Amino acid sequence: MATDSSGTESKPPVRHHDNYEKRLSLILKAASKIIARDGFAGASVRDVAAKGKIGLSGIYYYFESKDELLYAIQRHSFSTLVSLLKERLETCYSPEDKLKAVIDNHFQFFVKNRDEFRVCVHEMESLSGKYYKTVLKIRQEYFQLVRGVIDEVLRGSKDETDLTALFLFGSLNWVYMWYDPEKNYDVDKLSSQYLRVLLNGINKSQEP
Amino acid sequence: MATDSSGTESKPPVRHHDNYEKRLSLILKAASKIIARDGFAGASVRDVAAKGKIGLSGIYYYFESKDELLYAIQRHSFSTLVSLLKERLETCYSPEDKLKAVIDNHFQFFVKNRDEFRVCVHEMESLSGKYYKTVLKIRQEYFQLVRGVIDEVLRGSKDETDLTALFLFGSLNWVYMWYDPEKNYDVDKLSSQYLRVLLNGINKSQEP
DNA sequence: ATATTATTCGAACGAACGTTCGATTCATAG
DNA sequence: CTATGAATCGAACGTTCGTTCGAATAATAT
Repeated sequence: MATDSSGTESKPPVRHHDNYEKRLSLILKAASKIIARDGFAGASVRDVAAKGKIGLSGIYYYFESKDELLYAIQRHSFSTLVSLLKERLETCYSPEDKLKAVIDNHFQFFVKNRDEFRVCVHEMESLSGKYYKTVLKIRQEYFQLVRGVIDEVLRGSKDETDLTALFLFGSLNWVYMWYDPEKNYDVDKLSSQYLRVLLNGINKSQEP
Repeated sequence: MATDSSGTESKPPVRHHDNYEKRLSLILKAASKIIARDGFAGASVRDVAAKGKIGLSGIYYYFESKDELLYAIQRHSFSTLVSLLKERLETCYSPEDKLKAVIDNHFQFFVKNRDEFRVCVHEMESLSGKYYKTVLKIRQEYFQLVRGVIDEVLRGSKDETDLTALFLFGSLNWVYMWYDPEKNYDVDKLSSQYLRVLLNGINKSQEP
């Protein structure tokens, strides 16, 4: 009953030219830059087009709306983030190693994809309807993944898992507000420090 | 040489009617609600006017531009936050008490002024020029205040002060993304948990 | 009651927005 | 080379935006 992929109906097959995918990701990169700078509502499709070296109407050959542009950025970024984390977690054994993997992964994705990261964190609620739901699912998968790791680390006091997870996410996502690649530490040192602060707290040397 | 306040020139004194200030803060409240919901760029002055029970052009009797509207919200909120914290800190003696005051103060301001808090955190970079600089100064005063407290708590390892401060701010500011007054803990419990996570870390029970 | 001026409003402005469409250019298949 | 359709473009559409302005209203002082 469902429309078959190679069926009697509807779908005219599309043979793209060779540079199609490169153009597409070029537009996505441009859109990330503009939206990261001006916010989604403040960003104009015209600016994205200019930055992407394409005409205004050319954008609409690749995307059907401004919303789909944001959707594509968030969907792709979050999917990548989840995939990378899953990969890393497979080679970890102790809960602490897993937590380090989570922090490392998050930080490294941020450093390598600053604009996309910002668009994902800062424009979480700029989508609606179908687009929003789809991205939300991936985000929740990521959250549950991290939640599971924290659960393992905490063992005993599981009632603190949620708060700790939100605590961690907050501090991790806030990074785009202050991180300066020129001045700041290298990523490894940064994520190590983060892990230690989270694991040991800030007053290791406490009076009895 | 400077234009005197009660001088020979320029300023026609303005005698406001009785409800002037009430209207003004009513508009500010409405603007906070709309901007918190739609973002600054996405919010329209028309929506603010409707929510504030005033005509569109009426807004411009109280504020000279949309930017000044955002400026007024942020300036007032941050100033309040700083004042409240200064008051609280005066009655604290131990560094840990001060840190608790910081967290308490931040949380309670958030709960009592959700829209304003969100506008302050989420629209930090939506201002520019003079407006931006003025708000930045207050923000920095707040940051230095908190930094000082963390410095006292950390004593020994002062090189971690900055990172810890940013860590704390991140987790504190992220709260507006998940806090639900219907479901969530009361504020005191929440801030106590936050303080403990930050002070003791999450693996109090650590194997030697 | 009258004069004054603070306050509100309706209507309009030009600019910028997202999107559409027909024509045009370009790459590829035959 | 020619034909086909993918890719690009310029121009325009209708809407919504922030802001302005002169007229109308409401509150206060004398």
